[in-house]
Amino acid sequence: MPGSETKVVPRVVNPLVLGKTAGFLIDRGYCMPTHDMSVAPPARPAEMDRAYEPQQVEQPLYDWWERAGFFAPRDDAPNPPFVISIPPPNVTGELHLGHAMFVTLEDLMIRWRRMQGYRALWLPGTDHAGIATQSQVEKLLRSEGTSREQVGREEFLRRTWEWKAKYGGEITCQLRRLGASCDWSRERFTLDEGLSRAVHTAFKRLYDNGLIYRGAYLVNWSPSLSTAVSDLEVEYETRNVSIWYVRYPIITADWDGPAADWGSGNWAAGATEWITVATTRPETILGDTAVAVAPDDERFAHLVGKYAVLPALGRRIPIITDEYVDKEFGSGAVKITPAHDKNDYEVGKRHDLPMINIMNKDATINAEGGPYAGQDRFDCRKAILADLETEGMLVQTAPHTMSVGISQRGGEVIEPLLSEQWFVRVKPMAEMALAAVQEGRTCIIPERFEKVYFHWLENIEDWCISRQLWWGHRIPVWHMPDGSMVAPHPDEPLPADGVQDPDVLDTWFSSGLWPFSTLGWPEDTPDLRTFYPTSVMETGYDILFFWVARMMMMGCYLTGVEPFHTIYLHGLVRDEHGRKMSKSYGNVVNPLEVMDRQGADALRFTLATSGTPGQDLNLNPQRIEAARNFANKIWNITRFVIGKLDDWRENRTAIPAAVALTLSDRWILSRYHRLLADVGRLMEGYNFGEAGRHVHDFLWSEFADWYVEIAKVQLEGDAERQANTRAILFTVLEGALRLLHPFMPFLTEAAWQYLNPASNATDGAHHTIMLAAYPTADDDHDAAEAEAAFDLLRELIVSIRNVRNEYKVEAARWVAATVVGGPHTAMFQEQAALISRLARVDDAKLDIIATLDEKPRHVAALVIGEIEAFLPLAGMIDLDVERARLAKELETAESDVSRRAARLANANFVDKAPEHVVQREREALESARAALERLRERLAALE
RNA sequence: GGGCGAUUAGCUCAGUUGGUUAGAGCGCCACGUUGACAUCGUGGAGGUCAGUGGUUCAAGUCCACUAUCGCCCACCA
Repeated sequence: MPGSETKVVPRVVNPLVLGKTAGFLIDRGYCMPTHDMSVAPPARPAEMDRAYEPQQVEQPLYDWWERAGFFAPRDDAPNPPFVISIPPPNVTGELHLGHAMFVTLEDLMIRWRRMQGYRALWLPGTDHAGIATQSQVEKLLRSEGTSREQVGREEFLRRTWEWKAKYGGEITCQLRRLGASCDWSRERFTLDEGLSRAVHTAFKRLYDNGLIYRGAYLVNWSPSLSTAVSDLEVEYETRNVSIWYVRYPIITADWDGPAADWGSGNWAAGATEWITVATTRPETILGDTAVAVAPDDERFAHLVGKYAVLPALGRRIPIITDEYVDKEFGSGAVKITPAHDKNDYEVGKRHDLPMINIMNKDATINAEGGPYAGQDRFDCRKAILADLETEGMLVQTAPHTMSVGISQRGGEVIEPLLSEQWFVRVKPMAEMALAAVQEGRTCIIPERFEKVYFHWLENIEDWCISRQLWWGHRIPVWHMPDGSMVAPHPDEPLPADGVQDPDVLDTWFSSGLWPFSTLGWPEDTPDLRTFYPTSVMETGYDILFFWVARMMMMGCYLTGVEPFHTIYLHGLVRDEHGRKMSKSYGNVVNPLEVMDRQGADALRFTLATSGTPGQDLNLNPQRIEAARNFANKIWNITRFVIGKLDDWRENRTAIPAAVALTLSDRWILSRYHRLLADVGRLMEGYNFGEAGRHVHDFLWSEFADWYVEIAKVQLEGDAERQANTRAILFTVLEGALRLLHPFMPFLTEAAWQYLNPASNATDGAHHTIMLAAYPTADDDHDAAEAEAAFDLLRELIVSIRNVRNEYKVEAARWVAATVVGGPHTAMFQEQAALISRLARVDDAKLDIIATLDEKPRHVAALVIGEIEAFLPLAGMIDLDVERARLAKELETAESDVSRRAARLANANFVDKAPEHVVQREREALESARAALERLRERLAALE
């Protein structure tokens, strides 16, 4: 690949998916080198809609972002690169929640780092997915009445590429719908030219270094797919099966083998000694080449060295001893089938036993099976059991539980089969991958997965990389007429008289190179120099071994550096009750439908905030609903703020020093900056969910519920007060939108565009929230006293509302109130307008005084620490109700006082607890005592 | 056979290094169209943080054991 430019593979426009996602397809075929700020954002109605309509907003915004090149890393970014390689979805894939999960988290990180000024690159692509894709095309051929064998390899590959061209773009369109800010100009496919070259180069290097070998070994065979698969592609399932005890006759001085035909019932007539073996797979008897017993098992000692006769075939097989045999299990004697069982294979090698393969590629019995040749493995099992019965050799049938290997792809029982395959000797690579994590060059989040990773790599076995498929990277080895093998370098000419190996590589072989092959490796490209090693590998923990560990091994070995510094593993998405989503169960949630209904942001926010790192997530539809409502809430906050800004945006005023601000102003600014600090800390610690929840709670419970309501009052004040309020409304909302942008990209951009109309731009550029700076906290706004005072004010207001509610005062009615503020009197007097408006107290009838000698009677009273308030709810006070209410409060106050007093009476607490904790406890006790005293007075006054 | 995770309100989940009275959403009860929002507002009810023991002035949080559920790894015929 040429050095200075990035090769762009033109995107294929798929006519079948035009419709819903049509607007997301941008077939430009060239790379945007920089962001183009002259591209205008989509047109929008002058007035904001009454409700947030994601369907109207998302597609045009994405289109704009992509067209303007905002997804590409900018060369002039002030901070270093931040790179994520996408976990490439299968080209055959259809968007599911697993995709939605990784897109949410990775896009969140990328957008966040991009806003922080990092040179953020999220490199997308797709995987050719050998088996999955080949199966799709085979299905297609079947429907045409033909097969891959009939059309031949070349035609089959042509058809598969055709299929890929037609459907391969679908999944990337669907990723776009989620808002994925991938740099599509760098999109890759595992079978494209550059990556194929990387695969070839990697193979060649491993081959030359002796890490790839070929040989006949026992492999996991998937009969329906007719290919070998790796150990990882076998899933074990506990099943209740039968275990059969079968006795083999022994050759003795009196008996020299069967005289009658197999099946006659007299086959073993005359035999005097027997040895009984136990098996769960009777058909493998046909491949037995020995019977093994434990070396110290006296029961069988007299048989060792003798020969048993194999049922049906009459083969004489030796009785041997081997440490592998467990005396306690089964009959104590084990039939040894070296070509069809992993343990038996080892025993066979130790004793130099013949290895007889009794099966064809489709798991039917071959000629070695004698009378059973041609039968399917399970038919043969039934047949041979019946015959054993006939011959009186089936001693016992017992129920048994065992774990059965199932083909992850094919779904049928895996058959251990002896066959010629290619392997990678992984130990040397595994050691490098282990060291990278052990030495902290790469860390895994959550940390507990490090143990899993270590355990797997420490016990790793060689990796079977050859597949008997056609769709994939063909093994770059040529078999020569003289029987030798040649593995040419990609630049070398192909051996003229050689024949290329027919097998292809395991899909995970090419995936293992993904973080660097996508950047141009093995060439020394600018992209590789700039963006490798990558930053974070984010993916589900279910592919830790399949993919992550292999990238670590390949990356460390081939590039000499660990391919990423952080591995972030997310959990699996389950249904609302923790069940795995499955089509047969009918509990599958389709992300496309969710987005159609509630918008991409609602889905993203739910996925990001519903759980905790590395933990499985139970997706509750009500949470998506809540997230949708949150989006609408933000939309309407924005609508309100814009409506109140008037011409402030054209003539912006700064937020003045704290002395010129109201208590509420100082409170919200202090809370806002505390939020910025918290979110910053949480994001840096990969606690994205907690960060999102913080923003949510702040925006809804503090900004909307309180400051926005207060702003309505402050905007009735003088010009200066109004300007300050507008400045704060704008600043806090605009900042919170930026804070939330990585979580809810569409909504925040849409709202932000209204807040910052392009017509305002002085530089003629169209700005995007995507490239606005991520907000950071400023200590100057820290106002702990303002927060404390505001809390008191808020508590007073809530208490008044509470009393009003209890006495069923109509919401619209203005009431009278007397507030006895004690040391806080001045503060309450200053906030009288807020108390009046927010608690609906008639300002003409709101008395705020420091002390009150004569306590009123027949009023509702409320007590907050040393503060009291009285509501003379004329004619509504029921003394019994009031007495009960106060008595209940008194009870809690009493327990509060006694608990705190006891704590402070404990010398150990006062001595050992930190000073601020003790101090806080003292203040709380004082306040509780004051409240208790007031409550007693009030109760007394009711007598 | 090893290893890991979970157990907190009716449901689904948070709870950063131990530190006031354990939080949210949904659901529930009562009230409410006051000009941003009924996809909403106001107030409220609801939890011995699975159990037992320990460490500590202080435990949902740390330690040990137990129970239940789930997952991963492992060659038992």
